[in-house]
Amino acid sequence: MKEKIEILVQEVLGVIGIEANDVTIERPGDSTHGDYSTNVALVYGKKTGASPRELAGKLVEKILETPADYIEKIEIAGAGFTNFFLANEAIQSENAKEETTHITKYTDKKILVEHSSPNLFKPFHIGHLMNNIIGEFVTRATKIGGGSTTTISFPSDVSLGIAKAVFVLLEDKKEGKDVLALSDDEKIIAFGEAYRRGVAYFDEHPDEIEKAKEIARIIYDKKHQSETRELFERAKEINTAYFIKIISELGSAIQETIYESEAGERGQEIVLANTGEGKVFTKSEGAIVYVPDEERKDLHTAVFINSEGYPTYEAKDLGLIDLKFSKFNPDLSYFITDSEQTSHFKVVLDAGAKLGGEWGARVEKSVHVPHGRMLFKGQKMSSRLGGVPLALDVISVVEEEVRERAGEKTAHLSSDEKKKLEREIALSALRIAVLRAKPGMNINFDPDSSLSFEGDSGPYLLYTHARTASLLEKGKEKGYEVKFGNIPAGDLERALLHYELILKEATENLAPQKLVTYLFEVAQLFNGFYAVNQIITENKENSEHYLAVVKRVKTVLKDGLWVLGISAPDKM
RNA sequence: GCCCUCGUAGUGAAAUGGAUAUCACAACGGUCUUCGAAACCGUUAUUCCAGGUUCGAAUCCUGGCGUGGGCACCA
Repeated sequence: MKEKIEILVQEVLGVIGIEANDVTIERPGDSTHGDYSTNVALVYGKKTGASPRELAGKLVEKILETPADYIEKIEIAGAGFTNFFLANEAIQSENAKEETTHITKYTDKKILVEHSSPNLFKPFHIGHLMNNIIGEFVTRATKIGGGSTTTISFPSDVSLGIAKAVFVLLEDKKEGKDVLALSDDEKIIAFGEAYRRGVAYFDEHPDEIEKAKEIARIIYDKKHQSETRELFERAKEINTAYFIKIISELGSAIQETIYESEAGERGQEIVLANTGEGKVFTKSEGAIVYVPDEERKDLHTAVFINSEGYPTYEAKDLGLIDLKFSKFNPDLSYFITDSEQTSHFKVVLDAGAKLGGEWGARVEKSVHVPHGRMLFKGQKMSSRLGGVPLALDVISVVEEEVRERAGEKTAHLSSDEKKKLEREIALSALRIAVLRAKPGMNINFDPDSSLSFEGDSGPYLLYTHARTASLLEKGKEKGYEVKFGNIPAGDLERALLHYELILKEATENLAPQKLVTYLFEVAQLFNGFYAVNQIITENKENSEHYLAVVKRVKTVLKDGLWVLGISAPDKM
């Protein structure tokens, strides 16, 4: 519909003698300004010397010479806006469409999304949760846009930090405390503790650092065989299994893995092959560094290979890009990380672009999606690991809140059903709290306040969806069909009309907040409508028409929530 | 010190350079013997400061103040 009007305006402007290659049709902020609006008269009025309202007048006159059946009326308003009001039938036929998508950016493209990358010796914490929420959105946005999307994670399996953790675990074993003898949950905590203790130990005993370096050499060496190597391998296995379990509990999935150890090797090769006089990388103080161009004030010099000959994070990310493109050859490669890494990636990509060959295109196709921090304010939160709340602990605190608010409403459910529902509602609260804000912003999540459960919240959308499901069920029982009748469209139908366009904007620009805001609007309009109108009555025609509107509301909510990573149950 | 980010009611957020800045929470006042009150209706309240560009600025530019982050061998 938007395209139709766009073409119409463009053609008519051509007849008037204005070559308009930039016609924007938008949804007005206020429904009294019509269903679609254009500002072409303001934009081109000045260029042609006519006043905007005068030009708008001419435009409307010309359009009305050959009236289109889908337009009810056209008005000129404000400084010279041209507002289009759709005919009732046109609104209904848009809302009756089963499936339409206007998304073109991802169609038939191979897409790689890297998110939820764990450090295999640290438990999945609140930062990973944040990362997963954004990553899952990017994954689904590209999928619904027709992309062939592969998810990938980049676990950190080797580093001096991990070697320090292994050192501590070996020392524990000497004292008779075997980490492998603990229960699964305790193991995860113990690994995290060991990481922290290891770092602390060598901060206090810097003279013993050779011990950690020796272990580092062992864990880098895949062929080595020893007690140390064995412990490391077991820990890697256990942590990997834990990671997969958590990801699936979040309703997410990771298909592919590239380990940091692989990327490190590859990165090192690339850097070494491009080091020297007149090349991309240069030697400095025993290390190999990249120095950006003078005028790039936003970039900094970075070490790629340290003076001990090991690849740093920078080289590993360069190697990772190489592995991603050589293995998957994506058309678009997204990677989601905390926004603290923004300047790091700018440097890595800038260096990559200078490597020549395919690298220019690879850098073009690589998109860093940064996210902010989640600040969890709950009073009930206890952190088990040096101040950082664990993902599962955060979720269970939110589930507890859901349970309290549900009260007797879920009493009839079996305990398994109840658990599943509580998880779904809790995750909807968390996901909406994150995705309602622009990516990159920090999020304050407080399960003690109503912000995440009432009004603009995940549970509000789930409740509204369940309400529509219940109505459709009632309609079915009554033997009513679902079809639009001869009843004029109100604000709700006029809002529903725009779903596909909002979805396009939200997915192509990776702007989940646009979709969230829109879903709230639809839910509010529907709930307001519901409060003053009886949907199912003895009047068959009216009921069937209303049910058609309800069905469209349900579809929009269900589909929209899916893109956000949220499953909407029919009952709650 | 340099670079990046953000600054919108008491609080949390929204707004491709567009029309009267939107939504929620909190506060106050209403609505359940009828389709789900995790809901609905009403009241109060908002663009950090100073310049500039523009027909039009929360949005763009310059300067200032403030937040968060980064700045050589951690990831």
